[in-house]
Amino acid sequence: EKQPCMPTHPQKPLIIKTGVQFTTKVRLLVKLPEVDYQLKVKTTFDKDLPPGRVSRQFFILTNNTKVMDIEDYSNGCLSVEFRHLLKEKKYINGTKGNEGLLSVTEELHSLSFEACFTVQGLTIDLETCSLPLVVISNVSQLPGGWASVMWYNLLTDEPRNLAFFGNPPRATWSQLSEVLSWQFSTFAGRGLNKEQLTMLGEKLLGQHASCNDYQVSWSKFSKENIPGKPFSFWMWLDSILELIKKHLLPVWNENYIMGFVSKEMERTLLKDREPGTFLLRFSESHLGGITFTWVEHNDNGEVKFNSVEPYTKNRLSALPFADIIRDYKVISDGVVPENPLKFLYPDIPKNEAFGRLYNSQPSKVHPYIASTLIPISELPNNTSSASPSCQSPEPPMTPGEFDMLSEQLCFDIDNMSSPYSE
Amino acid sequence: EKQPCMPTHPQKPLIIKTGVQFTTKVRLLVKLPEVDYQLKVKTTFDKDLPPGRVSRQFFILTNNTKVMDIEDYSNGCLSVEFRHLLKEKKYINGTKGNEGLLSVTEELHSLSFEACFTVQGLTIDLETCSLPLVVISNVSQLPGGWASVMWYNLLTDEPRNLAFFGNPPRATWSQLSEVLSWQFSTFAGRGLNKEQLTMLGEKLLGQHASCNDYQVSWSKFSKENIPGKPFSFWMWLDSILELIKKHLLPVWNENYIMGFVSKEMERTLLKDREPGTFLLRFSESHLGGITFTWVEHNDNGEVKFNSVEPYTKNRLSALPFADIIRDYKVISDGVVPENPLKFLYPDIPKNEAFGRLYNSQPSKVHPYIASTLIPISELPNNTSSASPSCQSPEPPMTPGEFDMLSEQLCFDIDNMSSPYSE
DNA sequence: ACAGTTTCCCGTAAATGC
DNA sequence: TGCATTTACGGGAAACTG
Repeated sequence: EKQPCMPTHPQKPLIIKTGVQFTTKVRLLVKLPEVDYQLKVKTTFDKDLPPGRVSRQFFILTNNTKVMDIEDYSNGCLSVEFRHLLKEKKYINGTKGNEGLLSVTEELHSLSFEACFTVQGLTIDLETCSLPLVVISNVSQLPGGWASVMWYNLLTDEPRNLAFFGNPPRATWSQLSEVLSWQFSTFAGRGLNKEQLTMLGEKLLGQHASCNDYQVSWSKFSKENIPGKPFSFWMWLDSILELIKKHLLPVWNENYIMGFVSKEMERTLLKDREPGTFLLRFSESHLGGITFTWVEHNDNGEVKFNSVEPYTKNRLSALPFADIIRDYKVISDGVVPENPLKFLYPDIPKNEAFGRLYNSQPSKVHPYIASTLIPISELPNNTSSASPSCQSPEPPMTPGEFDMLSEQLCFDIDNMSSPYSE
Repeated sequence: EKQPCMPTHPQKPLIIKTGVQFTTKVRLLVKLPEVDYQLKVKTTFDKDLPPGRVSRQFFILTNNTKVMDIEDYSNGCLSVEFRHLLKEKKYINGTKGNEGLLSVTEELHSLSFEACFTVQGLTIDLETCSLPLVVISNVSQLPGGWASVMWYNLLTDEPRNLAFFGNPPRATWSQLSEVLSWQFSTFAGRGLNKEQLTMLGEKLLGQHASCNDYQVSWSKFSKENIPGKPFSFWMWLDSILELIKKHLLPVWNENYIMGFVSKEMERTLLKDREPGTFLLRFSESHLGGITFTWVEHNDNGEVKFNSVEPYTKNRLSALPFADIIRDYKVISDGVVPENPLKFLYPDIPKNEAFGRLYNSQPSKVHPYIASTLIPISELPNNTSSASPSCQSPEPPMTPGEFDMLSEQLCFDIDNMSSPYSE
């Protein structure tokens, strides 16, 4: 009869961070025959939780009781919106319930909402309850928490199976790939195409990916590390999603980022192309990195591939990616630097593709010469930059006369002591 | 008899930020003849404050009572260390005490510590109290708060004149310049020399600076804006101090930053120097910026000065300043770019001065070509970069097939509603 | 020693108050 | 409306805790 709406991280519902406010809304879907008194709703966190089920316990710090109100003029429903704050209970006497088996982001919780009223002598109890929730304490746990929310909602219709991750079911690749693409379309505005999903499938499953019924375990999806890498499949994929959201949105939405291509496929695609043809690919070795690979011909006519060191969020926040592509230069032993990027695969002239996305630069702070950063790769051929021998330089300026003044001052801020006692 | 030490921001004592823990320490300086019971100390914020004196009221959220302990084995003093947290009282019924006259960073507060014990039938009350404190709610108020702490402690020896900023005294330039230099030596490791202080004095006082007895008002120092600028003298100076602390420490400590030089002086110094001689100067027009100015000769032999657009913390966190100096290039109309910086004023070869401070770059992530950002200025001569007409590019890649999938999914995370009702 | 987890708190952005 | 001040909270790092 009542319908709860769920808490919200920016775009990530069903995940609650302790100490950060979240809102919930409860609506009464039946119309009550004139209730002339106030209908109170009470929120409880983890009501009726079987003891020992979870290792952490939480409570609602803010008001947990509120009176329902008429929602709006059109439907006349009663509803109430809470603004809650969650805090962890300090484990009284050392014992955390359920030890160790599950990670915090696999531990499921719930919010309950209750109301009670009497009508014509009849007492009616209303109660409803949220979908399973994940409680985190730091945004660094958000990717893990979101993986849990996705897995749960993908694989069960049960409204409240809090033991789900005690023995989580597998997902077929067909189910999972759909959700992954949906992540990209929801959070980055464009989903994944067949080729991109195939690459992801092979990465996760090896050659079985061709078979859509092949199953992926929860562990493989988000818990165990990719062989040889210090992160799991989902951590890797989510880091890319974050990179797109913050730094690559227009380029991604124009479909200029092939992104998920194996290195073999990359070479196959580029090898017969015009020299200077490049494509954009996400790093598989580091979290949240993007690189470009271009093809060129050696002096002896051989095909050669180059990739830059992947750009990560730090670099991209100093310089937008489109500008990097525009300005990238390779300098080889003192020769006039050259931008090797000419055509976006398959054959779009670079400026035709990215022209609209460049940032107009010259800032014109008047007395000054405008300056910008440009990305550059220096190819080693000879040692052109003679590194100077490290003679200790003499300080050229007049020596400061005030360096040692602090003792003369009447207060001693450095030591935090007050000046008038001792 | 007891001596309180004061709360502490990173290096900034006497400033407390609400919601952030601070520590205080109280020591008993007399040795008590065998006190065999526990000596309790109680902390009170703004004890005995004349009502209406301050506009905001605060209270200590954490434990305010603690038992003294023997400090260490050498001196046997009793002492106690508190870890406090301050919170603002919500003004009951709208009335804030003292309205508007003072800004929050001019409002002075205090912490009191009390203890009481009986010895040989004699009851003794001990009480001590901190120097005036400034309470802020955000680090953005730290510079203003620190200005107050400096001004107070520079100009009065009174231990507790909380009305100080009702009518703050002036400082002589001789006093003030000493404190300013001391700020730099304390927080950046090197103070200010005579030339730098002269420039600051002229900036603050005009030509009166030559007279050390000339007085500076509190308002001029930190409240009113520099004519034509949207910030006060101290805000400007503090922004530079922060810039040094975070991005220029080694360069500053090597005394390579002249920093505070008027543009006239700059030209006087550089005009007779070797072309390519440069000096480093802080921006006077923007907060927290540093620029370099170099001298060169025109084709017709005229002396010419150039300055880059000042680097601020954002740029400097993408690229360390020493590397900027090493790599800076001017590109003029397609010609091979050139680094115009040759000698640090007066005549130190650039690499001799900065060689040790360069960051060794090549990162060697193996399959990739290393890449770095370099700072570049493009001088307009002709229009060399033909901006492409913005034809809307055709998307070249296979169109995504999954873009519109989200409706088919069984849960609707985007709307935050639960999937199983409605 | 260490990994998983939480706490701490700066610094930016948004909200609030005046 | 604009300015002063506070709140909110992401994100990096330190502290905690088994």
